[in-house]
Amino acid sequence: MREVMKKKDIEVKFRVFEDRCRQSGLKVTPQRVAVYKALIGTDLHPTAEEVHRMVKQDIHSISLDTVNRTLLTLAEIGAAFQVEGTGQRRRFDGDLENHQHFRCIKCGKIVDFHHKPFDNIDIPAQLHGQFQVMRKTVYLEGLCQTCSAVSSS
Amino acid sequence: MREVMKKKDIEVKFRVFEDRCRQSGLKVTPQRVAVYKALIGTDLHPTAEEVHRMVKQDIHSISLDTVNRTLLTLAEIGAAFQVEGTGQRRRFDGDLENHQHFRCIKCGKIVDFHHKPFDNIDIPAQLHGQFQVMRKTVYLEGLCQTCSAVSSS
DNA sequence: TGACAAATAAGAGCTAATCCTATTTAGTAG
DNA sequence: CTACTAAATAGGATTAGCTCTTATTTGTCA
Repeated sequence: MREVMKKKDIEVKFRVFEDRCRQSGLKVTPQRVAVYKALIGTDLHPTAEEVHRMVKQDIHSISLDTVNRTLLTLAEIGAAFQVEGTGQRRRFDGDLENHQHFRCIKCGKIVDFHHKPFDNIDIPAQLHGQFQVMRKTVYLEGLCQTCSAVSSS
Repeated sequence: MREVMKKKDIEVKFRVFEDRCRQSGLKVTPQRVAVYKALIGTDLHPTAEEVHRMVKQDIHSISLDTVNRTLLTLAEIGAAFQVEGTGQRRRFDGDLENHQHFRCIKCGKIVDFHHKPFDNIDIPAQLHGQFQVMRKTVYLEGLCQTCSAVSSS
């Protein structure tokens, strides 16, 4: 559904990002910018290693540790999200728009899906005092078509 | 809301579990049973290591690997769930009843909450062919009270 | 009761993530 | 433009959670 972002859009988002960094007292380093741009330029829920591979094309010397640290930082300032799921390997998502996830409990695959009614669910009033909610996701688990076929045979 | 399960309830669930194992062609070993009972007897989303510690009281020689393997198996046959979340450490949940999770993006804490309307959300029709949905969770991310206070100071 | 596939224990091995430290750099004030 | 300082980075070492391997044990079913 969502197309991979165009260069121009990335530039626009970048200014917002830059502001957000300075507000949080974070330096706008080339590494940080490169990681951010790489992340919002894909919709594949990349791992740190995958982002590292992408970013290396621009900044040859960037370390995996920096990418990891930066991705966590982005998640902390709300410029990206960790994808909820499996637990083996951390995956990130630069798409801040509403979308939902399905995860297969057998093969671990995570699939995006969109469903308008889910975009507008209301946070229960009881939570208002307790939490500052920045993201709502409907998370479904079960068997994908492939695994479903295998396990019933 | 949910009280930790009483011994009698655990015994009832255990019979269901036993059947489910045999149906899946799995042996009902003491280790498997102990892990299962430990998991449904708590609501703390334990890690494999935590379950291991609990189970060791009954079966002194049980290995961490067995606990890990068993927990994954339980999740595979639908007798338990992996808690969606963080990505560092795998956590499990033996509570198959409807409940939702909030996760703090700063400290990683996962908190259960209950909200009736979320228990009855409908799976979008578009997914019916693609996935066999076994669990629906509304997953909220943001800042908990503690972290919210710290970051605004 | 015997046979066999499945499960287990124990430890080795693997891999993602984190830590450590010397060096570099963005932001800022002069 | 220059100098300063705290923050960020590179690179390698370390850690920790999880998985694999192998020999042994144990449910299950005939």
